[in-house]
Parts: sequence; structure tokens; C-alpha cells
Amino acid sequence: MTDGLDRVDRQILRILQREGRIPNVELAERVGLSPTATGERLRRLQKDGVITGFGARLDPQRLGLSLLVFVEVSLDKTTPDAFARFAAAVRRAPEVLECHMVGGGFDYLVKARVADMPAYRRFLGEGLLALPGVNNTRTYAVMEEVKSDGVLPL
Amino acid sequence: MTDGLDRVDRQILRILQREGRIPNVELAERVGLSPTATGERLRRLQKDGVITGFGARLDPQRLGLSLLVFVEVSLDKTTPDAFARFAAAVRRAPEVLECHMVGGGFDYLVKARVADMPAYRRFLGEGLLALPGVNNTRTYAVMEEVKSDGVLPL
DNA sequence: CGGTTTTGCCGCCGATTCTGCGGCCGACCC
DNA sequence: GGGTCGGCCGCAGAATCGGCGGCAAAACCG
Repeated sequence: MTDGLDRVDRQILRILQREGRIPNVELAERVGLSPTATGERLRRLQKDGVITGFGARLDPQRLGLSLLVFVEVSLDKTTPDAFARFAAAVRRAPEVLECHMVGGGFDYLVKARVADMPAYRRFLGEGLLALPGVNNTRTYAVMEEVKSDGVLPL
Repeated sequence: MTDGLDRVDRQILRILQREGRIPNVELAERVGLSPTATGERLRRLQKDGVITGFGARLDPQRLGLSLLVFVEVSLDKTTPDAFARFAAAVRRAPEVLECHMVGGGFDYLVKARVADMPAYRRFLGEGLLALPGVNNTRTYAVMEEVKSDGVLPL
């Protein structure tokens, strides 16, 4: 059940990762199946949760979000529910694109986009550091995005 | 030209980020415009580069990629073209979802997905450490993905 | 301030795409 | 051999797409 994907399924996923809005008929002729069979596979892949959704890729620059930063966050270990409260607050913060709990020298790795350095200072001061339990942060500003697509290998 | 987006444009982008495959007619009635006008805006947003593409979101677990890791990479500063060669190699590596050049204690931050720890060891040894100019790496394994969508604020 | 251009929207309509249905074929199992 | 089942196909009605002409309000200009 976890991996009942044949060659055609994988090809469909590979195409849809990059061209999510391709019409079903064109997808069908690319994988060499009829539109009906292809649509059926697509529906099944969504129902089974392999495909969790579709989305538009936007250019952050054109939206005034020129600065990409990664922040390593350390929490006080004293309060046990601090983790849950931090996680909840982070999910509400629109600047935060991703947040991962990691094992190692710190607790959370946050990926965020803001307009510029002043905006980041504001986000750091009023957003992150204001959260209870936040002990220490270390910021890395991205100078160049070498690879950004995030396409999964198949 | 960089920011000629009105309220309706932003609403379109907000919807399409989460539901990229929504039919144009439904998008139209959600933003309160006719399908023709909505389609025209969509076409313009793509032509202007605000929308760079559409893609399917896949569940990494169901594809056998259960381990998400972040790797901080330091390069030898001796060879000046080492940066370009590292960047080129990283773009070819399928496990690497993202790679950013950062300012701070190290040079590159790499986000990668692999099947499990043995697969990561292989990727680290044969993929990253084999690259010329790589001086030092530090790995952080993700224990929990608190927020992963990467949706931009509008 | 009046006229003109521009811009953005709508309704319409032919072409394309989608989707549910019935039928076909090969694999598999008694 | 006979039955069952999963996967694919073709078809047809319904929905959607995309280009065209018209219209009204805003912007522009003399």
C-alpha cells in the first residue's frame, strides 16, 4: 500500500511536479495512455495521499520579499510545553515558510522570507524573540539561492 | 511594473498557492469576476513572471523518502572556482531539494531528502564529501516538520 | 472642460477538455 | 476450462477554455 507505484505512476508524478496545471489529455499522451486511464490514476494518487495538493510557484522578488533567512532557534529546556507553544506560534507567523525541529546543537531551524533587513530585524525582535522560551537565535542570510525548486527524485 | 498587483491579483495568488489546479471558472466566482477577466489576469501574472509555474505537492513518506536533513557545508577558501563547481554538482544531485549560499559560520546550507540513515551516510560520503573543495560538514536530522508548506504571505 | 484613448470587464460561442458508463482483454485462481 | 478481477479503451453528454466584439469608466490631453 505504501509503494504501489509503477513506472507510469512515477512518470505522472515527475511531470506534475514541474507542470501541475497540464491538462489531463496532454498528460495522457505524454505517458502513452488514454485520458480516461490517466485521469483515473491521477484521482487515485490524490485519494491515496501520494499527491497532497497542487500549488502555484511565485517569484518572491516580485512580491517584495527579497530577503531569505534561516534562523537556528534554541529554547529553554525548563518548560516542557514551550515546544508546543513555540510550534503553534510559528505556524501562525506568515513570514515563516518552514520550521523544523532538529536534533543537534539547537532546537528549531526556521526558514523565513521578509522584505529586507529592517523587516527582518522587526520579525526577529517582535516575532521570534518575543516568544516565551526562546533562549538563543542565530541568523544566516541567504546570499544566493543555488537550488530552490525542491523537486523530489523519482 | 514590479508591484502592479491589486487586491484581486493578490487574492488570485493566495488561492492558487494552495489550490493550483482549480478550474478558472471556480477561481472566477471566488474572486467575484467573470471567467474571462480572471483568465486574463492569470495569463498576465504568468507572463510577468509573478507566477513562475505550477506543481504538485507530493508526500515524501509515501515515496520512501522519510529522512529530511539539513547540512551545513564549509568549503576550502583556497580555490576560487570551487564555489562554481560545488554549485554545479549540487544542482545535479537529485537528493538535494535546496541549496543556499549563506553568510556566517559556513558557506552552504543544503536541504536533502533520503530514504533513511544508511542512505544518508551514502549520500554524505559519495555525494557531498566526494566533492572537491568541501572542507567540513555538519548535519542536522529533522525530527518533526512543524511547518512545511512554504506558502508566501500576501 | 470636452473629446479621445486606454483599460478592464462582460457575454457569447466554437473548440477543447473532463467525466461517468459500458465493453474488452489479459492475469490470476480455483 | 471457467470465473473473477483489475486496468484500459472509446464514446457521449456536460463542463471548461479561449478568442472576439462591445461597453463603460477612468485616464489622458489639448
